[in-house]
Amino acid sequence: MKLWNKNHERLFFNRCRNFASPEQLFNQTEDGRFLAYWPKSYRGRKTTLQSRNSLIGKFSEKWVADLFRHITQDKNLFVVQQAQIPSIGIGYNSPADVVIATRNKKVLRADDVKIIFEVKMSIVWNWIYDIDSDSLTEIGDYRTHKGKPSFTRSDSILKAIGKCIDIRVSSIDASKIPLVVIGNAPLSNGFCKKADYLKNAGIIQGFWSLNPYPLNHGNTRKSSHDGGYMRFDDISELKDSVEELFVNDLNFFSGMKSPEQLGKIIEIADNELTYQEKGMKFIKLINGS
DNA sequence: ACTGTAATCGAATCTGCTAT
DNA sequence: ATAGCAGATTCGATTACAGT
Repeated sequence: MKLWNKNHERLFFNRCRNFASPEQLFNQTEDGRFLAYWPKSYRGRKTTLQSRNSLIGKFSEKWVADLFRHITQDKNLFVVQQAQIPSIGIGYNSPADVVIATRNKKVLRADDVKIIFEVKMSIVWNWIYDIDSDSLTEIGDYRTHKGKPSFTRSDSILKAIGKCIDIRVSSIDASKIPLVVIGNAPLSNGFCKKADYLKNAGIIQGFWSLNPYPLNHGNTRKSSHDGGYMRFDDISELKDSVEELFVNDLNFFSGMKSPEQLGKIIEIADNELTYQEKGMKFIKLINGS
Protein backbone atom coordinates (compact mmCIF):
# COMPACT_ATOMS: atom_id res chain seq x y z
CA MET A 1 0.00 0.00 0.00
CA LYS A 2 1.10 3.50 -0.87
CA LEU A 3 0.36 6.85 0.61
CA TRP A 4 -1.44 9.53 -1.42
CA ASN A 5 -0.11 10.04 -4.93
CA LYS A 6 -1.22 10.83 -8.47
CA ASN A 7 -2.57 7.33 -9.00
CA HIS A 8 -5.16 7.86 -6.30
CA GLU A 9 -6.41 10.99 -7.97
CA ARG A 10 -6.54 9.11 -11.27
CA LEU A 11 -8.49 6.35 -9.57
CA PHE A 12 -10.89 8.88 -8.09
CA PHE A 13 -11.77 10.34 -11.47
CA ASN A 14 -12.00 6.97 -13.15
CA ARG A 15 -14.29 5.63 -10.45
CA CYS A 16 -16.53 8.66 -10.60
CA ARG A 17 -16.81 8.47 -14.36
CA ASN A 18 -19.00 5.40 -13.87
CA PHE A 19 -21.83 7.50 -12.55
CA ALA A 20 -20.89 11.16 -12.88
CA SER A 21 -20.67 13.31 -15.98
CA PRO A 22 -17.50 15.18 -16.94
CA GLU A 23 -19.35 18.39 -16.16
CA GLN A 24 -19.80 17.25 -12.57
CA LEU A 25 -16.14 16.40 -12.14
CA PHE A 26 -14.31 19.06 -14.10
CA ASN A 27 -14.31 22.75 -14.87
CA GLN A 28 -15.12 23.34 -18.50
CA THR A 29 -13.10 26.07 -20.19
CA GLU A 30 -14.44 28.35 -22.89
CA ASP A 31 -12.66 26.28 -25.51
CA GLY A 32 -14.19 23.06 -24.23
CA ARG A 33 -11.40 21.51 -22.20
CA PHE A 34 -12.21 19.70 -18.97
CA LEU A 35 -9.85 20.71 -16.17
CA ALA A 36 -9.73 19.71 -12.53
CA TYR A 37 -8.75 23.25 -11.50
CA TRP A 38 -8.57 26.66 -13.14
CA PRO A 39 -4.97 27.28 -14.14
CA LYS A 40 -3.48 30.50 -12.76
CA SER A 41 -3.05 31.74 -16.30
CA TYR A 42 -6.65 31.12 -17.34
CA ARG A 43 -8.48 34.34 -18.16
CA GLY A 44 -11.76 33.09 -19.61
CA ARG A 45 -15.14 32.63 -17.99
CA LYS A 46 -15.19 30.67 -14.76
CA THR A 47 -17.63 29.12 -12.39
CA THR A 48 -16.91 27.52 -9.03
CA LEU A 49 -17.34 23.78 -9.35
CA GLN A 50 -19.30 22.36 -6.44
CA SER A 51 -20.50 18.99 -7.59
CA ARG A 52 -17.12 17.36 -7.00
CA ASN A 53 -16.82 18.43 -3.38
CA SER A 54 -18.67 15.73 -1.56
CA LEU A 55 -17.44 13.09 -4.00
CA ILE A 56 -13.78 13.74 -3.24
CA GLY A 57 -14.69 14.13 0.41
CA LYS A 58 -16.21 10.68 0.55
CA PHE A 59 -13.52 9.10 -1.57
CA SER A 60 -10.66 10.45 0.52
CA GLU A 61 -12.39 9.65 3.77
CA LYS A 62 -12.85 6.05 2.72
CA TRP A 63 -9.28 5.92 1.53
CA VAL A 64 -8.06 7.11 4.93
CA ALA A 65 -10.30 4.59 6.70
CA ASP A 66 -8.97 1.73 4.56
CA LEU A 67 -5.42 2.86 5.18
CA PHE A 68 -5.82 2.78 8.95
CA ARG A 69 -7.69 -0.49 8.71
CA HIS A 70 -4.62 -1.87 7.02
CA ILE A 71 -2.34 -0.49 9.72
CA THR A 72 -4.42 -1.78 12.60
CA GLN A 73 -5.46 -5.10 11.08
CA ASP A 74 -3.50 -7.29 13.45
CA LYS A 75 -5.00 -5.75 16.56
CA ASN A 76 -8.29 -5.90 18.30
CA LEU A 77 -9.30 -2.54 16.92
CA PHE A 78 -11.81 -1.28 14.38
CA VAL A 79 -11.88 1.65 12.04
CA VAL A 80 -15.26 3.35 11.93
CA GLN A 81 -16.38 5.97 9.44
CA GLN A 82 -18.95 8.59 10.38
CA ALA A 83 -18.85 7.63 14.03
CA GLN A 84 -21.10 9.16 16.63
CA ILE A 85 -19.90 9.74 20.16
CA PRO A 86 -22.84 11.41 21.88
CA SER A 87 -21.13 11.88 25.24
CA ILE A 88 -18.61 14.27 23.76
CA GLY A 89 -21.01 16.17 21.58
CA ILE A 90 -20.45 14.26 18.34
CA GLY A 91 -24.03 13.49 17.39
CA TYR A 92 -25.61 12.02 14.32
CA ASN A 93 -25.67 15.32 12.49
CA SER A 94 -21.98 16.00 12.86
CA PRO A 95 -20.19 12.67 13.16
CA ALA A 96 -16.44 12.16 13.30
CA ASP A 97 -14.95 11.39 9.89
CA VAL A 98 -12.84 8.40 10.91
CA VAL A 99 -12.13 6.92 14.32
CA ILE A 100 -10.25 3.92 15.63
CA ALA A 101 -12.27 2.19 18.31
CA THR A 102 -12.40 -0.96 20.40
CA ARG A 103 -15.92 -1.73 19.22
CA ASN A 104 -17.17 -1.92 15.65
CA LYS A 105 -20.22 0.31 16.08
CA LYS A 106 -21.38 3.57 14.56
CA VAL A 107 -22.40 4.90 17.96
CA LEU A 108 -19.60 4.76 20.48
CA ARG A 109 -18.83 5.64 24.07
CA ALA A 110 -15.88 7.90 24.72
CA ASP A 111 -13.94 5.01 26.31
CA ASP A 112 -14.27 2.98 23.13
CA VAL A 113 -12.50 5.57 21.04
CA LYS A 114 -8.73 5.37 20.68
CA ILE A 115 -8.31 8.22 18.24
CA ILE A 116 -10.34 10.61 16.12
CA PHE A 117 -9.28 11.65 12.63
CA GLU A 118 -10.59 14.72 10.92
CA VAL A 119 -10.02 14.24 7.19
CA LYS A 120 -9.37 17.25 4.98
CA MET A 121 -8.19 16.11 1.59
CA SER A 122 -8.72 17.25 -1.94
CA ILE A 123 -7.34 16.86 -5.45
CA VAL A 124 -3.77 18.18 -5.32
CA TRP A 125 -2.67 18.09 -8.95
CA ASN A 126 -4.39 19.58 -11.94
CA TRP A 127 -5.75 17.21 -14.56
CA ILE A 128 -7.10 17.49 -18.05
CA TYR A 129 -9.73 15.04 -19.16
CA ASP A 130 -10.08 14.10 -22.79
CA ILE A 131 -13.64 13.08 -23.45
CA ASP A 132 -12.95 11.30 -26.74
CA SER A 133 -10.26 8.97 -25.49
CA ASP A 134 -11.63 8.94 -21.93
CA SER A 135 -8.13 9.63 -20.65
CA LEU A 136 -6.62 11.76 -17.92
CA THR A 137 -3.38 13.69 -18.10
CA GLU A 138 -1.72 15.52 -15.25
CA ILE A 139 -0.88 19.10 -16.14
CA GLY A 140 0.75 20.54 -13.03
CA ASP A 141 0.95 20.58 -9.25
CA TYR A 142 -0.94 23.00 -7.04
CA ARG A 143 1.45 25.86 -7.77
CA THR A 144 0.05 26.05 -11.27
CA HIS A 145 -3.63 26.42 -10.46
CA LYS A 146 -5.88 28.60 -8.36
CA GLY A 147 -7.33 26.03 -6.03
CA LYS A 148 -5.31 25.66 -2.88
CA PRO A 149 -5.39 22.16 -1.45
CA SER A 150 -6.58 21.45 2.09
CA PHE A 151 -3.71 22.22 4.44
CA THR A 152 -2.61 25.28 2.49
CA ARG A 153 -5.94 26.96 3.17
CA SER A 154 -6.26 28.93 6.34
CA ASP A 155 -9.99 28.62 6.73
CA SER A 156 -9.92 24.92 6.15
CA ILE A 157 -7.39 24.61 8.96
CA LEU A 158 -9.36 26.97 11.15
CA LYS A 159 -12.45 24.88 10.68
CA ALA A 160 -10.58 21.74 11.66
CA ILE A 161 -9.22 23.53 14.72
CA GLY A 162 -12.70 24.73 15.55
CA LYS A 163 -14.16 21.26 15.40
CA CYS A 164 -11.39 19.90 17.59
CA ILE A 165 -11.80 22.68 20.16
CA ASP A 166 -15.50 21.97 20.14
CA ILE A 167 -14.78 18.38 21.07
CA ARG A 168 -12.24 19.33 23.72
CA VAL A 169 -14.56 21.76 25.48
CA SER A 170 -17.61 19.57 25.20
CA SER A 171 -16.83 17.11 27.95
CA ILE A 172 -14.12 15.88 30.23
CA ASP A 173 -14.55 12.49 28.58
CA ALA A 174 -12.92 13.87 25.47
CA SER A 175 -9.70 14.85 27.18
CA LYS A 176 -8.08 11.48 26.69
CA ILE A 177 -8.89 11.01 23.03
CA PRO A 178 -6.16 12.08 20.61
CA LEU A 179 -7.33 14.25 17.72
CA VAL A 180 -5.47 14.23 14.44
CA VAL A 181 -6.20 16.22 11.31
CA ILE A 182 -5.39 14.35 8.11
CA GLY A 183 -4.55 16.07 4.83
CA ASN A 184 -2.61 15.62 1.63
CA ALA A 185 -0.75 18.89 1.26
CA PRO A 186 1.92 20.81 3.17
CA LEU A 187 0.71 22.97 6.02
CA SER A 188 0.98 26.65 5.22
CA ASN A 189 3.90 28.51 6.77
CA GLY A 190 1.83 30.55 9.12
CA PHE A 191 0.19 27.58 10.71
CA CYS A 192 3.26 25.57 11.62
CA LYS A 193 3.88 27.45 14.84
CA LYS A 194 0.20 27.23 15.67
CA ALA A 195 0.19 23.51 14.97
CA ASP A 196 3.11 23.09 17.37
CA TYR A 197 1.34 25.23 19.93
CA LEU A 198 -1.84 23.21 19.65
CA LYS A 199 0.13 20.03 20.04
CA ASN A 200 2.06 21.26 23.05
CA ALA A 201 -1.12 22.50 24.65
CA GLY A 202 -2.64 19.08 24.09
CA ILE A 203 -5.53 20.19 21.96
CA ILE A 204 -4.67 18.66 18.62
CA GLN A 205 -2.09 15.90 18.47
CA GLY A 206 -1.06 16.60 14.93
CA PHE A 207 -1.67 17.78 11.40
CA TRP A 208 -0.56 14.87 9.26
CA SER A 209 -0.05 15.04 5.53
CA LEU A 210 -0.21 11.64 3.86
CA ASN A 211 1.21 12.92 0.58
CA PRO A 212 4.97 12.20 0.33
CA TYR A 213 5.54 14.12 -2.91
CA PRO A 214 3.01 16.91 -3.30
CA LEU A 215 5.21 18.86 -5.71
CA ASN A 216 6.46 17.70 -9.08
CA HIS A 217 9.89 19.10 -8.39
CA GLY A 218 11.23 20.72 -5.27
CA ASN A 219 10.99 19.80 -1.66
CA THR A 220 8.34 20.43 0.92
CA ARG A 221 8.73 20.64 4.66
CA LYS A 222 9.00 17.30 6.41
CA SER A 223 7.73 18.55 9.74
CA SER A 224 7.28 21.61 11.90
CA HIS A 225 9.66 22.30 14.77
CA ASP A 226 7.79 20.31 17.41
CA GLY A 227 6.05 17.88 15.10
CA GLY A 228 2.65 19.53 15.20
CA TYR A 229 2.77 19.15 11.45
CA MET A 230 4.30 16.07 9.87
CA ARG A 231 4.60 14.72 6.35
CA PHE A 232 4.61 10.96 6.08
CA ASP A 233 6.70 9.27 3.43
CA ASP A 234 5.61 5.70 3.89
CA ILE A 235 3.17 3.51 5.75
CA SER A 236 5.56 2.37 8.44
CA GLU A 237 6.21 5.95 9.53
CA LEU A 238 2.50 6.44 9.88
CA LYS A 239 2.11 3.23 11.81
CA ASP A 240 4.83 4.30 14.23
CA SER A 241 3.16 7.63 14.92
CA VAL A 242 -0.22 6.06 15.54
CA GLU A 243 1.27 3.56 17.94
CA GLU A 244 3.15 6.29 19.75
CA LEU A 245 -0.11 8.10 20.32
CA PHE A 246 -1.75 4.96 21.62
CA VAL A 247 1.05 4.52 24.14
CA ASN A 248 0.97 8.12 25.27
CA ASP A 249 -2.71 8.79 25.45
CA LEU A 250 -3.25 7.49 28.96
CA ASN A 251 -1.71 10.40 30.77
CA PHE A 252 -2.33 13.01 28.25
CA PHE A 253 -3.18 15.96 30.46
CA SER A 254 -1.61 14.60 33.58
CA GLY A 255 1.32 16.93 33.71
CA MET A 256 -0.74 19.99 33.18
CA LYS A 257 -3.86 20.27 35.24
CA SER A 258 -6.01 18.31 37.59
CA PRO A 259 -9.46 17.31 36.34
CA GLU A 260 -11.03 19.99 38.53
CA GLN A 261 -8.81 22.73 37.17
CA LEU A 262 -9.35 21.48 33.65
CA GLY A 263 -13.10 21.46 34.16
CA LYS A 264 -13.03 25.06 35.28
CA ILE A 265 -10.96 26.07 32.29
CA ILE A 266 -13.31 24.32 29.91
CA GLU A 267 -16.29 26.01 31.48
CA ILE A 268 -14.72 29.43 31.20
CA ALA A 269 -13.54 28.87 27.63
CA ASP A 270 -16.97 27.67 26.61
CA ASN A 271 -18.42 31.05 27.54
CA GLU A 272 -16.68 32.61 24.55
CA LEU A 273 -18.79 33.00 21.45
CA THR A 274 -16.92 31.60 18.48
CA TYR A 275 -14.78 28.50 18.07
CA GLN A 276 -11.69 30.64 17.58
CA GLU A 277 -12.37 32.64 20.73
CA LYS A 278 -13.07 29.48 22.69
CA GLY A 279 -9.81 28.08 21.40
CA MET A 280 -7.74 31.12 22.27
CA LYS A 281 -9.24 31.33 25.73
CA PHE A 282 -8.62 27.65 26.30
CA ILE A 283 -5.00 27.95 25.23
CA LYS A 284 -4.44 31.00 27.41
CA LEU A 285 -5.94 29.39 30.46
CA ILE A 286 -4.16 26.11 30.05
CA ASN A 287 -0.88 27.94 29.92
CA GLY A 288 -1.74 29.73 33.12
CA SER A 289 -2.22 33.22 31.80
C1' DA B 1 -55.97 8.97 12.31
C1' DC B 2 -52.85 7.46 8.93
C1' DT B 3 -50.02 7.82 4.64
C1' DG B 4 -47.32 9.76 1.19
C1' DT B 5 -45.17 13.61 -0.91
C1' DA B 6 -43.05 18.09 -0.84
C1' DA B 7 -40.82 21.68 1.08
C1' DT B 8 -37.52 23.14 4.50
C1' DC B 9 -33.59 23.08 7.28
C1' DG B 10 -28.89 22.13 9.12
C1' DA B 11 -24.57 20.47 8.48
C1' DA B 12 -20.99 19.08 5.60
C1' DT B 13 -18.14 18.78 1.32
C1' DC B 14 -14.46 21.95 -1.29
C1' DT B 15 -13.26 26.04 -4.37
C1' DG B 16 -12.93 31.06 -5.77
C1' DC B 17 -12.53 35.72 -4.63
C1' DT B 18 -11.54 39.81 -1.94
C1' DA B 19 -10.30 42.90 1.87
C1' DT B 20 -6.75 43.58 4.96
C1' DA C 1 -0.10 35.51 3.31
C1' DT C 2 -4.23 35.23 6.20
C1' DA C 3 -8.95 35.63 7.33
C1' DG C 4 -13.39 35.62 6.03
C1' DC C 5 -17.29 35.47 2.93
C1' DA C 6 -20.06 33.33 -0.58
C1' DG C 7 -21.30 29.84 -3.29
C1' DA C 8 -23.43 24.89 -5.39
C1' DT C 9 -24.43 20.61 -4.20
C1' DT C 10 -25.61 16.53 -1.33
C1' DC C 11 -27.47 14.03 2.49
C1' DG C 12 -30.62 13.11 6.06
C1' DA C 13 -33.96 14.50 9.27
C1' DT C 14 -37.73 17.31 10.33
C1' DT C 15 -41.83 19.78 9.30
C1' DA C 16 -45.92 20.83 6.62
C1' DC C 17 -49.56 19.65 4.09
C1' DA C 18 -52.72 17.37 1.25
C1' DG C 19 -55.51 13.33 0.39
C1' DT C 20 -57.37 9.27 1.64
